[in-house]
Amino acid sequence: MSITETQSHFLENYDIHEFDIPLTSVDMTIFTIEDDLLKVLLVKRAQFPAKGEWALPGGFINLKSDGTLNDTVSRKLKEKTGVEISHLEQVATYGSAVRDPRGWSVTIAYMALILNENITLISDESSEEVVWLPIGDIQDNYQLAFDHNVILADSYQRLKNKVQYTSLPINLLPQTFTLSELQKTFELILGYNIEKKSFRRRLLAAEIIVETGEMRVGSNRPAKLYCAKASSKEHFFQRSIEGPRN
Amino acid sequence: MSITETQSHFLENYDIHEFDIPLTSVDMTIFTIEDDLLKVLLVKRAQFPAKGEWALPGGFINLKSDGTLNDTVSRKLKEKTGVEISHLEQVATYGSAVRDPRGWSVTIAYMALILNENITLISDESSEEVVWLPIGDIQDNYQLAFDHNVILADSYQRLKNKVQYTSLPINLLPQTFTLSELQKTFELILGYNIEKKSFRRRLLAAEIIVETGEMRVGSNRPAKLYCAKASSKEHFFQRSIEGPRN
DNA sequence: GTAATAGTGTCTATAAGACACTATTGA
DNA sequence: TCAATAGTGTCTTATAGACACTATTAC
Repeated sequence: MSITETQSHFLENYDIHEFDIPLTSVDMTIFTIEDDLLKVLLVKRAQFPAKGEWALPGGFINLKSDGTLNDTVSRKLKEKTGVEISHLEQVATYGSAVRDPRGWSVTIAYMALILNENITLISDESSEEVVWLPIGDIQDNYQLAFDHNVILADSYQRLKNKVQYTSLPINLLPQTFTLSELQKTFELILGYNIEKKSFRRRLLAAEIIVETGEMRVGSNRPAKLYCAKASSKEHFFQRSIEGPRN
Repeated sequence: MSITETQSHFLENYDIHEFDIPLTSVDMTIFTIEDDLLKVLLVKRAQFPAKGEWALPGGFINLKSDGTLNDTVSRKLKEKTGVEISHLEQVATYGSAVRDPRGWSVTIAYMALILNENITLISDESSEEVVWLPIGDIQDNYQLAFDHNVILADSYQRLKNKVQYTSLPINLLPQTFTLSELQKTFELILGYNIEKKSFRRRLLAAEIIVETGEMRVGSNRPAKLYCAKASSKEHFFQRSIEGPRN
């Protein structure tokens, strides 16, 4: 009997239900900008456990239809927001005997950035309400289900860190935007103001955005419109934004 | 009936085995320095699946004895190396229907740094051999089990990235070390040489190491010995090492 | 004109790389 | 003295922050 035949035999007799394995799910921190505020999508849970509590959206892997973890997350994102996401990345995985009352559980946490435009939030049987809330409000006033306050804090920290050395905030803006709008987005996430000249020099030197030739006309001097090069939604700068000196 | 009583009722009737959930494991890329080479610990699998193939060490969560994922990883590390690790961090989580022949599986990958001193590698019923192999050798010549070549590559990339802006390599050296030894360790990981003056300026300015007062005597001019401040095994520098200019 | 926002010129500050130099040991 | 490694002095380069300045629009 060859090794391969023996392995086939092993697999035929293998039953996952004989083993103690943890519950495994995914959770998402979905960020967007609305009314000049960084907001996060929360759902009010319609099912046990933690029924009636606010939580990050998430759910279980569908072993039949999901080929990979990314499929699971994309499916969940679409169920709640109905739109494609601009940016998605894994943040961390949390596992312990006590984080879920059902028993040992593991959750893989993702962070997503989406453009808030023409989005209709979708409730379903798992969530009786779906809302965008400002990140500051949540951190100050909301007790989320499970360990979701920790997951949210870690995801926000990841976002803030990456905004210092990448071009990620481009994913929160529409196809075309002005440099002032982009700077404002960076500032909203970082929580402090950036020097205008430094910001423009940095973005233009990186050659990750191109002028469209159009202008945004407002009540004042019109501003050049730019769009991001396809490859530049996550450009890594060589140096970080340092913030104001004292 | 209150919400809480209803939730208790829900939990009493909850049976995890009714649901399709993935196999969930942890895998580790354990780095050390030996003979001026960056090496990784590999095991030859003694059990199906992938029996007889080289793989990263790992295993399943023990739902009874492990309180958290970190407990699982610490336990596994100790099983193989018998020593405490200097640095441990999560790298990423991999999940798909096809990565393990037993079915849908998720693995949480960790990267560890350990000091190679007085370590006796330990084989057990799950691994017939346990060895340190140079990272370059593995990447060039070894077909690892499952998706472990990818996990290894991602972990090594994470290590290289962090070495550019943190003090992580301190974790690969003994209690006391010279600046030249530390620089050599940085260089082995990065794969290129660092300018000596820049390196020393950077490390000393950060105030993360202190002179012990002792000297390392060799065949040449003796070198000052330093030890790391307790809090400085993972110092984040403001700027990255940039590498040679052209 | 003024207010408001877009956009620039140019200085300083910080920390990295380059590279030649000096220092201290063993043999 | 020489080879080898430890350690320094100092110049250049790159890019960030500061801040005052000019430019263009609506009113």
